[in-house]
Amino acid sequence: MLAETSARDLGFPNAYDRRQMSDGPYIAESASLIGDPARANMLAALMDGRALSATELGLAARVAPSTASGHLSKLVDGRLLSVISSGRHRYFKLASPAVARVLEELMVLAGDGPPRYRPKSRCSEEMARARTCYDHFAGKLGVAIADSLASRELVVLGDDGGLVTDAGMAFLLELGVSIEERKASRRPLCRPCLDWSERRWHIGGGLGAALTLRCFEAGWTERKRDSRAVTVTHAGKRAFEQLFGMRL
Amino acid sequence: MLAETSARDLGFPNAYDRRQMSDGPYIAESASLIGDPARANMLAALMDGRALSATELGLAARVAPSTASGHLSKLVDGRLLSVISSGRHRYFKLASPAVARVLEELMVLAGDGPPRYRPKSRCSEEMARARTCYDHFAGKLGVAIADSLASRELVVLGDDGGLVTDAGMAFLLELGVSIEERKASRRPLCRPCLDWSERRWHIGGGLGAALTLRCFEAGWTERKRDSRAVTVTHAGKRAFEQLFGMRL
DNA sequence: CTGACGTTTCGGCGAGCACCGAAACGATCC
DNA sequence: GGATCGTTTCGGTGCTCGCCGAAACGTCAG
Repeated sequence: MLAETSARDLGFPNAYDRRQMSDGPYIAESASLIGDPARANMLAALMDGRALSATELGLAARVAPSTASGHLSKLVDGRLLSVISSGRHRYFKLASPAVARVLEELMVLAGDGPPRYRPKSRCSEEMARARTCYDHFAGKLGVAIADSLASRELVVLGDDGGLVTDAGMAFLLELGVSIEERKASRRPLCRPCLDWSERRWHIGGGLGAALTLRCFEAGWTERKRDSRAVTVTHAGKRAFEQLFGMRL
Repeated sequence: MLAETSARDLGFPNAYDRRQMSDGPYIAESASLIGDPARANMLAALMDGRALSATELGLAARVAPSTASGHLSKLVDGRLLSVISSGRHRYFKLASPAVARVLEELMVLAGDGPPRYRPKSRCSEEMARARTCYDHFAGKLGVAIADSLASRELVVLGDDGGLVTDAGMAFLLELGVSIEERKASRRPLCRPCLDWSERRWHIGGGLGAALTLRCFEAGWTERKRDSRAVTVTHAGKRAFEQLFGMRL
């Protein structure tokens, strides 16, 4: 059945040629931007959702400032980054949550396949314990929060995506997490996000972002300098034990 | 606050350098594989989950057989494709649903941003009407099925992920969709999948796959030759009208 | 065995691109 | 105004990698 295809169309345009006009080149454009190691390092450094300057991103990628500038121009042109100018600085951030999703999925892919060579522990101990994933918690902390909320049926994660129950809404309201305006947004409220260190789901989407924002505002968590890693403060430990019944 | 960073670490390893040891190079490896137009065309051609031979993929990418062979070796090495040998043919398919997810997310990214130049209609009329997305329905058909199931609360999609209700389970059982064994799998049962043509959610995950498989088995839908496009048969039109209350 | 076909390997060609340093530009601070 | 700093542009260098055609390998058919 396959011989027929090749015999019929030998050297002539066929159905597969038409597909060339399809998606391939478009995804290649974005993918090749991510595909350069220097640019990938920059993007990875921006995965926490913050905006960084060109110099900082150059250091992250270990390239000269001029090289970094060139890469950043391409990433902005390719709509993977957006830029805001402030004085003599220019701050770059991921253009959209969709970009973060692609990167996160790529990390899952990179983490796949067991026997592959992988130098030392790719992720540091503290990164595995608690970090931000674009704009929500990941690592053991993120998974623990997700487990806690799920076990009390404040959210339902099941095997399949996530939902916030009515009780969950009440809980969040009481916690001071503003979730109402997020429901209007097109962004999924409670997207499950596969954790590359824990290999389990944690809570992303608008809910994950709001909850995480609240934890920083309340002083329960703090960002480690120049890293996606997160530390839980003393107040945070108390709060998390009371709210989520977890010990850290 | 930033000047401090650069002054302190001028020319020396700093926190950002350490991040180089992090995820960047790993995601770059996969991304650069996808980033070549020829390889991207091959991957796009495999998005329907079928396995194709090296020659077919060469035609899809418009490259010589020898070139195609080289690309395919790299994709297999990079764990994006898996290969099964059969006689003098070798058939290639996507290595995992995770690969399909990355590609799908990249398509969403490529579809982002409005004013960008885009020749003609990127997707043909028939592709927009009904197609497969790796292993489940997408396009108007996929969205219509999702809407129907949601409106009758057989699944709950909300803004946020998806869940199958008890009534939904009963419905699927009656339909002859074998869903039980899929619950055991680690694959999400009802992952919402953003549709790049409709810009709305349709149903992916194990449920989407099982439902789609059932439709093909029942003869309600048929694959267009050499394409991801799908046609609905006469029997299918009747069935879909009865089951989902839709007219096509 | 012999010929046909799908696939892979090899050698060579050419283009694209990442990299850097030097210099220019613009904003800020003294 | 002048010095400093963050950022960008420009020119030049080197390497990688995609591409093809020719030839080799293995399988299948007669």
